[in-house]
Amino acid sequence: MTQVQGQDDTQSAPRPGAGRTARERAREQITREIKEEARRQLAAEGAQRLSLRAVARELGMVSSALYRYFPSRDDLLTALIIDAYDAVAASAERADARLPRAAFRARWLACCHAIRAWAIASPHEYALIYGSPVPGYQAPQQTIAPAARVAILFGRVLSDAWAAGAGPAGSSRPEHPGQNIVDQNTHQLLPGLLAGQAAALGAEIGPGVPAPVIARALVAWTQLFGMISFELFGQLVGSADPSDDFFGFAAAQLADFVGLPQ
Amino acid sequence: MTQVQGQDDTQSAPRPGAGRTARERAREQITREIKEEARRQLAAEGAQRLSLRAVARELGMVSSALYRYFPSRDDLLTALIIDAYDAVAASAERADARLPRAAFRARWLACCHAIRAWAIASPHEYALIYGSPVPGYQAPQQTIAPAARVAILFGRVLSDAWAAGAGPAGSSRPEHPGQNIVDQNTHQLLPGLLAGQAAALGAEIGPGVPAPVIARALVAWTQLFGMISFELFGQLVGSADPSDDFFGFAAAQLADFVGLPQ
DNA sequence: TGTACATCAGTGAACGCGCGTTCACTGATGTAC
DNA sequence: TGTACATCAGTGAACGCGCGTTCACTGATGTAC
Repeated sequence: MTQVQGQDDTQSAPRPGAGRTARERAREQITREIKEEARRQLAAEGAQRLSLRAVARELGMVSSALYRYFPSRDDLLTALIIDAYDAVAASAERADARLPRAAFRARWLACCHAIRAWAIASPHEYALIYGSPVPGYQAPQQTIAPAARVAILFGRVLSDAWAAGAGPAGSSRPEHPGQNIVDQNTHQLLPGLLAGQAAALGAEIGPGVPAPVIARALVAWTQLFGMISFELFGQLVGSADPSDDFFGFAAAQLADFVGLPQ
Repeated sequence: MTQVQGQDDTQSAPRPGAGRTARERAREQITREIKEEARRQLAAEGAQRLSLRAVARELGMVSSALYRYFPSRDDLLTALIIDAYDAVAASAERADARLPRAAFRARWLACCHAIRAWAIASPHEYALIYGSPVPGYQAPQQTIAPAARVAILFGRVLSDAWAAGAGPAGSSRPEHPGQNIVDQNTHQLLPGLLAGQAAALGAEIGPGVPAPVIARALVAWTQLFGMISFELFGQLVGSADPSDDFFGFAAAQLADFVGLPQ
């Protein structure tokens, strides 16, 4: 009948698929609860320690019951990975959306800081997606799209900047070749395969942005996560710790580097 | 008696502590074999899969026998971590030593490439020291010194460059403040705590190098390992893969960035 | 509107696995006199 | 140089643990007529 039953209508906002059966709603609810508990354990112990049995125990279920919801532990992990990618991306996107569209440098910096803040708040989720791979786990294709969201966001900022003419147009006198960042942005030769890779990537995520700038953005992208990983994984202890100022400094350098000067 | 026994004198180079007892030599030998087998399993399976029982099995011993050599699994891990730090550092130092002392930029680049090459050849060892921390494992203080060797090496290259006057002395006209790398090297203000951190670090590993350059080297350092991690952990698949040219490009940018122009 | 059947969530027991670590022991190696 | 004792490497059994996954089952929910 696909009817509306007069049960515990959760007083949340009107759900899209309203004409759902009680069973379907229960299933969604429990799937959500499983993921939440798994995320809790992930946050507390790390991915390697995440166990189906512990999740079931905590939910008051028997471990085999979870198999109604996730065919295996790896599938649960996959769901968490997707959620984590979505969470970082969402927090960066929120930070970006708060700023005026034309504040390119500020947007770039805000994204960097939002990502770092998320990582510090969720170190194990960060490690799950940007740390060493979980042994024996092979990331399926479903993770590709959410993983790309952050890259797409950075691409959009650059794209907006270039579309608005905020690129290096004004100041492109190559006086110190190979040394002046802004000059380099458009006049640089990219070695070997990188030229094609940057062009292809630019076409996807940064239309209108010159390939050398895309290449630099790629560098900046690895830099950003390298820095966050070093901070979270303890490599900065003894040198740049606490790391806030170091991070701010580096992020500013990166903004310069990709051609978004002050 | 601490005498020299007429046993199987391994025909290796004359050992330093020659007057050692047979037992002592056997102990060293077996300790070495345990570490080698453990390293083999680490390379094949990753740190999380490393098990004392498997190591013992492979060596034809009973698992409890390993406890004569390592008081626990964590101590074996610690030994492997130290070896890994020593291995990266040694390979970078070798690359550095092959070049003329005054070829500062080439030395810097050679170190970067040597580290990447080592990482690609030993991905699990790399992950052990630069990846997400092994859950439940707390790195002891013995690992600090070997971990610092790579940083010290980069510091030495910079220190040599500055001592030789290869720093930005020649070209320091701040025409495009905040944009020209070389000019920035000495004229940049470091934010907040970073100034002190960079100064302290410089005093340790880069005497004579201005603090802003040390700060930039710190950025470069995180960049280098960020890039390698991204490559090894599969984050570059679909964008800059294969990554050789990308790496070469980024390394060159980094050399510029720390004030070692062509 | 009421009944007969199909679907599906959750149970409880079990399989088979591998792990780190402890402990009392045997027998070989080293040491003191 | 020879003997008595101390040290230490390696054995084998055991403890106690937690895990992922399968399977036959019960009972509630949903559906077709």
